[in-house]
Amino acid sequence: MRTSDNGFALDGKRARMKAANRQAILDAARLVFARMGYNATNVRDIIRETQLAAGTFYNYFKSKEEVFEALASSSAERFRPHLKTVREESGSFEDFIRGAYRAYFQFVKDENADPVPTGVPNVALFGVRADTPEMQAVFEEIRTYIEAMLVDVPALDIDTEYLTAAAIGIARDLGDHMLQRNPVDVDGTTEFAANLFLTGIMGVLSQD
Amino acid sequence: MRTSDNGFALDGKRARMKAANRQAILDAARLVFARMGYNATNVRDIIRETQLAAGTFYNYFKSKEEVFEALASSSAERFRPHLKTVREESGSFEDFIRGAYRAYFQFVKDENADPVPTGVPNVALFGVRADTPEMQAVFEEIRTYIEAMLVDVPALDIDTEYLTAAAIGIARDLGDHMLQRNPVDVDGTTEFAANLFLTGIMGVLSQD
DNA sequence: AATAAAAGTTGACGGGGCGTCACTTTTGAG
DNA sequence: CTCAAAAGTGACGCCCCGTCAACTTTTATT
Repeated sequence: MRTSDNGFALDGKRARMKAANRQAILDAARLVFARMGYNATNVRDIIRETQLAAGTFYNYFKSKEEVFEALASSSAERFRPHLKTVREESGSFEDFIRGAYRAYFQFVKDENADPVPTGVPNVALFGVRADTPEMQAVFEEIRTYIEAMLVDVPALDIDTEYLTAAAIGIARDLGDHMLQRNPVDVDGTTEFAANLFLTGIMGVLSQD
Repeated sequence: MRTSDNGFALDGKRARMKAANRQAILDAARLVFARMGYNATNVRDIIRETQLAAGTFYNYFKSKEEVFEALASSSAERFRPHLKTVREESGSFEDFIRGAYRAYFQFVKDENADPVPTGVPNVALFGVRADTPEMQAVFEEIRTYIEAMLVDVPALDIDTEYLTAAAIGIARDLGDHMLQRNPVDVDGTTEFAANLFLTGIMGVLSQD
């Protein structure tokens, strides 16, 4: 039997079923959350959407909250590569900010477009905001990128935590409002956010 | 017995007790939400903190969600007068934005400083964001103020919904981060937010 | 002051979701 | 083929929910 370095099975039927069951629960949760709202959903509603028994749910997650966090973390994890690409392909700070906003708004649009199409979990906003370690990691990553790119600028003591928080605050609320419109305009929203932030940054750079 | 024009008692013991009980439940909820977190709290936890019986809770609220919304609405309602004052005392658009941010950050600081001191309910952030009609009213009010103040500016077709959303997004996330710091710096956060937004607005004014 | 209607409070109760666990089934190593 | 370990199952006991019939307090009337 093939095993990894630390001895765990990688490809037995056991392992395949485990992954499939976990994914089935995540898909079911995403569907049911979308259908009846996060608060109204209970664990039985989720498991009923799968072929599994009630008890089996607890072999994979402790509660519906933990499923939600898994979905949120998954969202964050899937967003990070986009952010990385943007950074690598950015020739300037302006490029980076514009690209990051575009990536975010496009991501939000994609995640909210479909009712479970690909088996890929989604989260964004059912009115609930998660604050998982993965989410914090995204925050720190953006902050690090911003700090690295501002090395060139002779900004004495710019508050990069606040700057990152503001960038994300703009993204969050504009993202919410973007989704309320028809059609959903990723380009327009990106331009708005990037112009506001990039111009605005001049105002905080010149602070004593 | 003294009655109002439409015949309802205004000052009997009945009416006084009703108001007091409602307030007792709100205070208890605020305390318990703060102590054990919104999600972990249940209706019995709240009512146990008062002198009332379980059934009485339901004479006042349908659920803990409704109590939370009442707290959130109350927050929004108590914030509006501050906003109104800021507007009336503002000589310019810049004054208004700066004043509004200061009012908001001061409000957030005050609301989060104390564990139920004055009997005045509080909400802000237990990680949960409410979106009540009162919250939307605040959004619309800010948008109206911004529109009114931008009449002077020859801005062709500025998107005031997005502009308001961005202003609020900045306030929300900076407010969260402000509270994490010690000491909580209302002035510094106000300067940061106002400078960012007021400078940034130039960037979106010049859009085609 | 007596009385009755109205308003409000109470806690016990039925219903249902929660998480567990003893039992069964499936898997895979020898 | 044999057997131990892993995973699945669903019935069970527990706790929370929202209701309601009985009870207490307030108010209005005479």
